[in-house]
Amino acid sequence: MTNAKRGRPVQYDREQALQRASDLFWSAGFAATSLDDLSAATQMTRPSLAGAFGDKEALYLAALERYRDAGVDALRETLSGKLPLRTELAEVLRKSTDVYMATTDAARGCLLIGTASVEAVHRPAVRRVLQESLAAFNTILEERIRKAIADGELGPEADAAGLASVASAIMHSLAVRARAGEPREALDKLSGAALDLISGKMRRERAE
Amino acid sequence: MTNAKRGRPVQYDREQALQRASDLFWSAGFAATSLDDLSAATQMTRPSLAGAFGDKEALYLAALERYRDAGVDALRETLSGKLPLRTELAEVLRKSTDVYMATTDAARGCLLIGTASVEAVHRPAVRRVLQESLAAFNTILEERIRKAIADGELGPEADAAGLASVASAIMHSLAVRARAGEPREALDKLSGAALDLISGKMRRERAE
DNA sequence: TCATTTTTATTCGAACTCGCATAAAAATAT
DNA sequence: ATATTTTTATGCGAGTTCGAATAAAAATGA
Repeated sequence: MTNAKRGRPVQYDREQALQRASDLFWSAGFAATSLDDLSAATQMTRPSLAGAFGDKEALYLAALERYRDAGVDALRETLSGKLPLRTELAEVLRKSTDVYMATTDAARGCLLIGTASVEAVHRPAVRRVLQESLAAFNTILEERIRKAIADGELGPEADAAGLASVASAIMHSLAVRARAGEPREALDKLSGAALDLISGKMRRERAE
Repeated sequence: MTNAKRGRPVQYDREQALQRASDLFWSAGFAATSLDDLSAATQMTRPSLAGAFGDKEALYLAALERYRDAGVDALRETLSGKLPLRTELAEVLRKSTDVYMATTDAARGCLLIGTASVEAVHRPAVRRVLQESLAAFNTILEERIRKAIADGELGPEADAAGLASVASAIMHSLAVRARAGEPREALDKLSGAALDLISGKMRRERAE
């Protein structure tokens, strides 16, 4: 048994191709992105794309999952628990907004919320990934809030699940508004108001 | 000068056609809805569609504006100011969720947030309608909250613009989550948590 | 060297999309 | 009645889209 693979070796970098495909999907959405567009951007021929990822929907799903995993990692890192809850939440919203408005031209918001939502109705696989992704983000927020309650940052009567769902909602709204073209100041204003509201529940914290 | 129009009279009902076109756009989105689909649903031939509405994007924009106008009317009516703020806000969220989950099969969420967001990046006209629509809803919420401050339902230090943007955010999130397939209970839980949070700012109200 | 395996390159074909052009239909004006 | 006007109906044609089929290229194994 030899270690080396038989046959012609692949010329593409799967991760890089996924990154470039994601960029196209992110700005134009699934339906408006053609396989020719994807082929050109990834510099892979269509048969290579099919061999590597399957059909267009499978490639899209792979892009969504990769994006979600990166987001989950980033969120976990920011909500490490080393800093006060309000500080860490403010950082989450700030970093999210940075991502949503990262492009020089029209802002793209969130890949999941901005492009998977449309497809979710008629594509159960997309709907599943979208729902699971929203749940994953929400769970991380909820765990952090639970820790804040345990640490006494929030009163024991605080509703961790409820607060987490509101915090998630702010992120969803940031994603939508960014894609709608709202200016950075408007998004920051929303973040600030939400933090004030949530930290109104907090004990004597003077953070941020 | 006679009153009657020359030529063959139109056989279609413009409003009804717009309603049916909206239904298609609402579930499949702009890009995945073909002119043939629209022609079949409206029972208008493609030349008639073009004559009545212009090209596909113009028809889509007309559908968006009609949807927005209906939403603005409904929101204004619910936020009439006759009932306590919390009660009226609860009604807004409940009615919105009803609309977002109205279908028997997969929920469609909000036509604007669920389908216009994707197109907004590459279609400035869609982006403009989306942004103006979000602003219109937000303004109505803000005016109602301002009235609550004037009435003493909220303290004079309350941030009307901030609270309105948070309330808007809840609606955005309801729209996204509905389309992601979340169950009604989850949406109601978010609404309840948001109302609790906002009404934490309220003076001695025991509404809803 | 030659066969085998796997990827890459090119091409095809069937279906669809959309705007436009042309013909038919239905009303009013003279 | 006949002409004029406007809408509706049908169909054409150029361009896309996407999957699959086939041929060429690049590696290993014998």
